[in-house]
Amino acid sequence: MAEENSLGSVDVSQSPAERFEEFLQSRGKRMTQSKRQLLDQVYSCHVHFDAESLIEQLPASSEAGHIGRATVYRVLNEFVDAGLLREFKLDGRRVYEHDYGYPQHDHLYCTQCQQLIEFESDQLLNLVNSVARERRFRVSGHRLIISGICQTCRQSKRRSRKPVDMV
Amino acid sequence: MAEENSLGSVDVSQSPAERFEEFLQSRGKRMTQSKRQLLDQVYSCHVHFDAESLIEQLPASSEAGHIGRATVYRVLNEFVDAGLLREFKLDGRRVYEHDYGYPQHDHLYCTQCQQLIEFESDQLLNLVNSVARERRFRVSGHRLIISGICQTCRQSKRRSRKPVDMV
DNA sequence: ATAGTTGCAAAACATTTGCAAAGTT
DNA sequence: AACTTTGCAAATGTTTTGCAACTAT
Repeated sequence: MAEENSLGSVDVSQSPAERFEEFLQSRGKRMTQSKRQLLDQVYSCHVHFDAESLIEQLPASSEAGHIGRATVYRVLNEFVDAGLLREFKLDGRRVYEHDYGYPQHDHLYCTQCQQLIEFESDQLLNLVNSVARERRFRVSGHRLIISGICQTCRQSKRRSRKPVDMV
Repeated sequence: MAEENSLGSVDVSQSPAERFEEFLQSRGKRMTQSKRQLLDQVYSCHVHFDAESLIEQLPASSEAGHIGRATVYRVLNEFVDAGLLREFKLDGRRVYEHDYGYPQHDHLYCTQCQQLIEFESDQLLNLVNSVARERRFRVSGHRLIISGICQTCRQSKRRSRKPVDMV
């Protein structure tokens, strides 16, 4: 659950890196090589990922400038706090996706190929707000995951064809 | 994710215990003291709970007929397979609720008092189906959690009054 | 210099598993 | 008797933490 972040005016023209710098400054935290490298990696492509897959993508542990597992977890949390990433649980682990600059959306989850498919629905937002209003509940966020089998997997029924990996 | 269970005709007039017996038989599994005891405990009251809180409610480990932690986990999975309980993740752990005989519903989750508030919405079901239809996705289930602050917590703002426990 | 940051290994959690003993049918 | 179930302890997988060394400001 992303916590509220009060960085003052929300300048949508900022790049994720700029926004992150601003976040760090506002908290007296520091920009480092590790954070820069992880930021690049994370923004290199718009996909869902977990800590482990991010670690795999990094230069091998033997190389110079190696980033430790704990650091990856620590920095990911920082990204979430900064509003750069959105995090949610899927099966056992935490999955991350771009938040900053991306429209709020929900997911279809294929239980066969583990793929997450995004969708946006204003109707859902209205529904969430109206349910909350009825209960006098102050909404900070919501998460809808529709699980089932995606079109690709349905078509390739028992042809054991393995669809695109979630990464 | 509850798996499909093919017990043939769904006789809604069965009690959870009867349904469970039928499930066990259909799978060549056995009814035992532990399972009976856990079934009673679980149906003693309609609340959300996790494995740990269920374990706490059981007779102390020193007493006779003590049920081990592993057994609780094993039997809870069996209840889910039998369609008695529905399971979902919340924060770090698995939370269970009655499924059999209870209408499908979703939740509001108060991040302050950890309370789960149930709500039903046909509109949501329609939305889920229509999104899935568009993507040619076969839905097996969905999970919507709206998080925020419940009415009680909002009212008792900083009076540090601790609302009802989730147990 | 003064904090925040890092990697490592160990700890913390929630859940599962191997196994021999005990219970059910 | 045949096979499932149990409790225990150990293993698992993911994420966190303690700490001394390191680094950005």
